[in-house]
Amino acid sequence: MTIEIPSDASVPKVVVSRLSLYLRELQRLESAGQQTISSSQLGTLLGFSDAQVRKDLGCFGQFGYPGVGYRCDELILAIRDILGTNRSWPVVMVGAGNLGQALLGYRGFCRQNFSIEAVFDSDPLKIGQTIQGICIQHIDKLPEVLQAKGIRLGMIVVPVHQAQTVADKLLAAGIEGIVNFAPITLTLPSRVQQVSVDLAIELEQLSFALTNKLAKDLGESHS
Amino acid sequence: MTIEIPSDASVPKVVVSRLSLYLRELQRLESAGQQTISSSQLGTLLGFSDAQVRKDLGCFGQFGYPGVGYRCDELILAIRDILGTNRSWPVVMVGAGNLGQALLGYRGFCRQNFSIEAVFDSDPLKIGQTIQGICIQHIDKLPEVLQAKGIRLGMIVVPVHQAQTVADKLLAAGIEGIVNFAPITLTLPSRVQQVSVDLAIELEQLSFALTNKLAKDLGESHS
DNA sequence: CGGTGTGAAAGTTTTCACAGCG
DNA sequence: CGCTGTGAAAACTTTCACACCG
Repeated sequence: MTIEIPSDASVPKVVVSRLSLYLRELQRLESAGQQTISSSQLGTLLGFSDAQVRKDLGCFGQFGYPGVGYRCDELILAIRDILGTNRSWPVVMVGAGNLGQALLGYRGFCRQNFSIEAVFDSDPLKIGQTIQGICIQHIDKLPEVLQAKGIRLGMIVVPVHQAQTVADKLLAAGIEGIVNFAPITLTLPSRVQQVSVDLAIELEQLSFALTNKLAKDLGESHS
Repeated sequence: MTIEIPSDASVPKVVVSRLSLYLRELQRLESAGQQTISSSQLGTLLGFSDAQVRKDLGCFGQFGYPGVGYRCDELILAIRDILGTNRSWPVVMVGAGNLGQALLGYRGFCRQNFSIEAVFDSDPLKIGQTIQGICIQHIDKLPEVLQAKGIRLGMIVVPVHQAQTVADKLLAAGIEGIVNFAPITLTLPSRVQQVSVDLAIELEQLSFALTNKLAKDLGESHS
């Protein structure tokens, strides 16, 4: 059960995103007491084919037992190793408005070893306030805090007109990955990873589907 | 400049998601005063090729002027028509915790004609409270409110262990599309569209990239 | 000239189907 | 037998390259 990460960029992004879904489901199954699972069971739960599950895992090594399936505990550890979440990741958040404060309070992503270790804002009224045990600092302190705490990941939770400016500051401070909640595509060098969350875009995907009646009522399934 | 929506399911999901990005960028450009744009300009801003932009739009008709490009105002209207956001979409939200309240306050998705028209919770202490001008109702009222207000879209913002139960109730009330903020893949009939937002999964995509050093510092670009 | 629209080619991802294993 | 791992085939998506247009 060795994990091989291909050194070339041969793993499609979409495989990595499914890996996250496999992990989430496996953790649920394991805490429900399930010990092993087959590729077809896991695929059915998530709306994928059995072959897809096996091919995806096959990118990184051999984890299964013929005739049995996969051991949940082993596979969880293996996927966490692949995703890099067996170590902990301190994260910085910029923007302490409504949404930022809610995300601070929402401890759901701690389950995967991410924790918000510093919060910044540019509003003088907010600086010095403590929320969820974390003191809001002025954004000019970004470089030294990132350095001191070894933080490589950041979240942008500021209004859209400030987002690119904040991104530039994170960049200058040496950030390596950004989750952007502002509705704008950031211009960043390709060495900095970017993922984006935009509720309007999610809703648009739904309104397109409903408007154009793509749904084909075929009974139980997933998207 | 007629819009043709293929009646078969011939438009890939990924095309629709890029359409949303085109729209977002076009709206930004237009409000900055830009009148026309070429496929290569738009592509460069978002990290796509010019051919991809043209092919994507080509799924729905002909919108450009050879030698000129696209007129921002026309293309915005056309894409909104395709996505279905020239009409307004009332949305229901289930779960009035931290995150739910923050989303209620965050008016960013109003820009695309979505508005939260009703909020439900199961906590007796919350029912009857008014937040952002909307009164929180008991979840048992779901069917009648959906019916009365013609609501087809819902957002699930409850803790993970309640999410599937809530999804079942939305389903029973006749919902057609769900944005799910809980970290679980919902089991739903395929006629109901589902999109999912999970911060831990977004962060995992970044930690994978950093762990496996996929970035290849090639100067300005996008993901 | 600068740009669109679009078939055809190239590249990528998914599915199939089956050998092999415990 | 039940299930994995994996080449080969099929399906799908992106890129290329060029006719055509104003």
